[in-house]
Amino acid sequence: MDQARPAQRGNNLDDVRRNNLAIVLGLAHVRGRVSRAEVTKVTGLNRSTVGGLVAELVDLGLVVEQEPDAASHAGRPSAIIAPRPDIVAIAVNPEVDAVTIGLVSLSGKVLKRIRYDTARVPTPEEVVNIVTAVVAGMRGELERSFRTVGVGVAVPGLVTAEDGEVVVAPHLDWHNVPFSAMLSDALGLPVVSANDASAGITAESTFGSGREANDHIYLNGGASGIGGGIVINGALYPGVSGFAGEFGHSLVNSGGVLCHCGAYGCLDTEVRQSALLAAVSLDAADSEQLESVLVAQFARSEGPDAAVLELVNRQIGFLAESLRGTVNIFNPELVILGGFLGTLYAVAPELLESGVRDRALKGPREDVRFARSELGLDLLMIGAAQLAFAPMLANPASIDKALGKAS
Amino acid sequence: MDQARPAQRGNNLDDVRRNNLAIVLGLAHVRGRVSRAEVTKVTGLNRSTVGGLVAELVDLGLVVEQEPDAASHAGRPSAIIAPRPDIVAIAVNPEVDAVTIGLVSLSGKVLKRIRYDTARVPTPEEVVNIVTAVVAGMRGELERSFRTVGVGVAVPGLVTAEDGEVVVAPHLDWHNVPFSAMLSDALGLPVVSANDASAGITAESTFGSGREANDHIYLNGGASGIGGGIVINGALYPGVSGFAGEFGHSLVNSGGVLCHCGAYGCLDTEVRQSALLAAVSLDAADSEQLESVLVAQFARSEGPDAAVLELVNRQIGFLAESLRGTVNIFNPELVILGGFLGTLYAVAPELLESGVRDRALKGPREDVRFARSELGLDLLMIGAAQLAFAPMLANPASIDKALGKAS
DNA sequence: TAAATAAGTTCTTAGTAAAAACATATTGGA
DNA sequence: TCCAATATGTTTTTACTAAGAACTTATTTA
Repeated sequence: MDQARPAQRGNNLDDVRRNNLAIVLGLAHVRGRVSRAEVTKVTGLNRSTVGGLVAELVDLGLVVEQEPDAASHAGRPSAIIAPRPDIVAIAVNPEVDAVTIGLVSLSGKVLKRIRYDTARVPTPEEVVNIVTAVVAGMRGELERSFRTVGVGVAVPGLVTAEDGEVVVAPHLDWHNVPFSAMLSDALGLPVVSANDASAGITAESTFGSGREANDHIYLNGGASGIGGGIVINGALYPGVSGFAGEFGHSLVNSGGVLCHCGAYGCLDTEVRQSALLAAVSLDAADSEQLESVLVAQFARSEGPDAAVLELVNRQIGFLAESLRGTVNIFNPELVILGGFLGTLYAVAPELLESGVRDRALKGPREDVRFARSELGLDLLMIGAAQLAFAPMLANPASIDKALGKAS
Repeated sequence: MDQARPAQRGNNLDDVRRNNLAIVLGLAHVRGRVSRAEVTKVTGLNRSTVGGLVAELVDLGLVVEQEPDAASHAGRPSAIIAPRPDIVAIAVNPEVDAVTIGLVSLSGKVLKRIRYDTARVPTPEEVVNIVTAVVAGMRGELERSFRTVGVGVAVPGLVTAEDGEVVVAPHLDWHNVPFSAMLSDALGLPVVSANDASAGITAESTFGSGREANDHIYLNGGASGIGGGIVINGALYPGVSGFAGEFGHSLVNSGGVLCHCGAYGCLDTEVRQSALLAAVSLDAADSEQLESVLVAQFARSEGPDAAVLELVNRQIGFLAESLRGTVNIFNPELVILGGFLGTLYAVAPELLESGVRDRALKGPREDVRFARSELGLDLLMIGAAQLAFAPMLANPASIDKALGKAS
C-alpha cells in the first residue's frame, strides 16, 4: 500500500563496505581464483581500497592470498586471492528413495557425497535423523579440518522463502513441515531450505553453463515433467509468489491432449520423457540410459528407428515452438536445456536451433545461444550448498570468526 | 541468492550520496508530494540524513518544502516535499501524420500539448524544424517561468540506447538517423530518444496502472499489432539486444494462419484490431470509436450482434490462451492491457479473467490481477518527458543550477 | 643494466550517515 | 487550561569509508 515504487532503501556506509566485501568474496567464490589487479579492474575501486578489502577477508578467514601467477607482462605481479578451501557447507537433498548428503567447499567443489538409500519414502523426522547421523560421523573431521558455515537443503516441493517451511512436497508426502527449524535444532547449525529446482538453477547459473551470461532462461525436463527458471542479473526471478518459470504449461499444440494442469496442448504433455523411454524400450528406472541409447541410434549408419526418429522430430518441433515464443518474449542471450531436453538437444542440435530460428523474430533470434546444463550429479549438492553460503556471501563480515576448527 | 556476479562495480561514497538523493527526488517525482517523515520511513535513513538530503535538493532548486498537512496524530507535523513545478521537459512524438510536442513537469503533469499536423510523412529534418519552431515560440515563456531539463523523443521505431540513433522507423521511413544529435544541435538542449512503446510502458509503470506494482507485464494492441513489455523492479526489461516484450508472436492457434513474422497462429494475427473494426463497420481511421461502439452494443438489452459477439469471444479466447502461458511463466502480480486489448477486457472482463484463471496453474493464477492502461493521450508525452528527466532523477546533483530562468 | 611498467603499501583527506542532545509542534487527557 | 506523551526537525559530534598522493616493490623489455 505505501509500497509505492521507489521502496528502495537508502544506502549508508555499512552498505558500501558490506557490498564491496561481498563483491570481492563473490568474485573469488565464482571464479575460484582471481588476482587483486583483476578485482581492481572489475570493481573500479582504488588499489588501496581493494587492498583493505582483501586484508579484511583474509582476517575473517574467508580467503587466502597466494603467490602470483607467472608474470606475462611488465610490472609487479599481482597476488592471487582464492577462497579458503576449508570453508564448507553441508548439502542435503531428500528424495523418495534416498537422502543425499554432501560436503561442498566455497567455489562449488563437492568434497564428499554420501547417498543414504531408504527402504520407503522418508518422513521429515527420518531425514533429520539420517542427516544427524551422517554429520555426527563426519564431526571429527569437520572440527579438525573445516569451518562449517551451515546447511542447505534442496527439497522437491514448495518451500517458503522466509523460514524454510515445506508447504508441500508431493512425492515425499510432506505437508507444512518446519524443516529448516527441525534440522537446525538437531544439528546446532543454521539451515536454509529451498525448492530443489530453484537451487539447481542457481547452481547452474553460477557455476555451470550460465556462468558467463547474467541473464538466461533455463528449461529442465525430468520424469515428472518440464520446469524451468528465469535468471535475471544473476538471480533467479521468483515472480510475485515464487512460482515463476513454469515454461511447461504454455500452448504448443491446439489439437493436443488434456494436461494434468487442466489445459490442453501444453509443452509438458506433448514433450515427455516417458514417451522417449517407451520408444527405445527403456524402463522408467533406466532414464539415465536414455541419452546413450538415443545417441547410439543416431550414430548408426542406417540412422535411428523410424518411430524413434519421428518421435524425436515431433518433440523437438514442439520444444522449438515453445522456445520461439520464449525467445521473442525474453530476447535472451542464452537458453540452457537440462534433463531429457538437454538429451533432445544433444541428439539433434541443428534441428532444434533451426526450428527456433526459423520461427522467431529477426531481432531476438540473432542473439540467442543454446547450451546444455553442465553440472550433472553435482547440481543439487552445489545448489544446496549455495543456499547455505548465500548469507555469508552477501555479508562476509557477519561470519563468526570462531566458527569450527580450533582457532 | 542475490550474491555478487562477476561484473559488479564497487560502491563508493559518491554513489551513496547520489543514490540517496535519487531516492528522495524519485519519491517526490512519483508521488507528487511526500512528507519528510515518510521519506525517513521508506528509506530507513536517519532523520538528520534526510534533512540534509532534502536541503541539498532544495538548494539545487529541484524540490520545495511546503507547509505540513493538517496533523492527524501527536507529534510535530512533518513538512511536505514536492517537486518544483517549474522543472520541465519537452516531449516530442513524431508520427506519420503529425508531430506532437508537449511540456511536461516533474511528477508527470502535462502542462501543454501541441499537435502539429503534417501534409505527408515528415522527414527527420522537418521534425527538427517543427520542434525548433514550436520551442522558439515558447522560448519566452520557458525562460521566464521554467527550467528546462531537456528533450525526450518517443520514436515509432528502433532506437539505440547509447546515442539515440534511429536505426529504423518503418512507418516514417527513417533509416540510421542520428536524431538525438540533430535535435540537440538545433535546440541547444540535451535530447534523449527511445522507442515509443518502451517510453509508454515506462510512463504507464511509473504513473499509470503499474505504479503500485514493481513487477508487471504490459500488453498493448494497436493498429499495427500487439507489442508489450516486461517491467521488473520498476524498470523495463530490455533483453540482451533490446527486443524483449514481443508477446504478440507466441502460439495461440496451431491451425492458425501465417503471420507476417513467418510463423503460424501467433497472437498477433489471430487477435487483430482490424477484424474488430470490420465487424462493427468502422474504418481504420475511426479506431478511436471502437470502444464506444462495442461498449454500446454490449450494453444493449438484446446484446451485441451475433457476429460481433462471436468475434469478441474468439479474440478473448486467444488472448486468454496467450496470457495463461505468460502468467505461468512470470507469475506476475499485474497484467496491464492497453489499446484495443484494453477495450476487449473492458467489454468482457469476466470472460478474459476466467479464461486465464481456468487454464493457468493454481499458484500463479491466484495472485494475478488485470488492469487497463490509464494514461491515454498523455502516455507518450509523459513517457518522452521521463526519458529527459531520467539522467537528472538518477543523479540530482548533476543538474546545472544556472539552468534557465534568471535566478 | 637501466628504463618502463604495473601493482602493493602507507598515510592523509574529504565526505558520508548515524547518533546524541536538544528544540519544536502537535494530540489527548486531566 | 495545562501538562504529558509523541513525533519530528535541527545542530553538533563521531566513526568510518574510499580516494588520492607518494612511495616501494617486482617484473618485462630494450
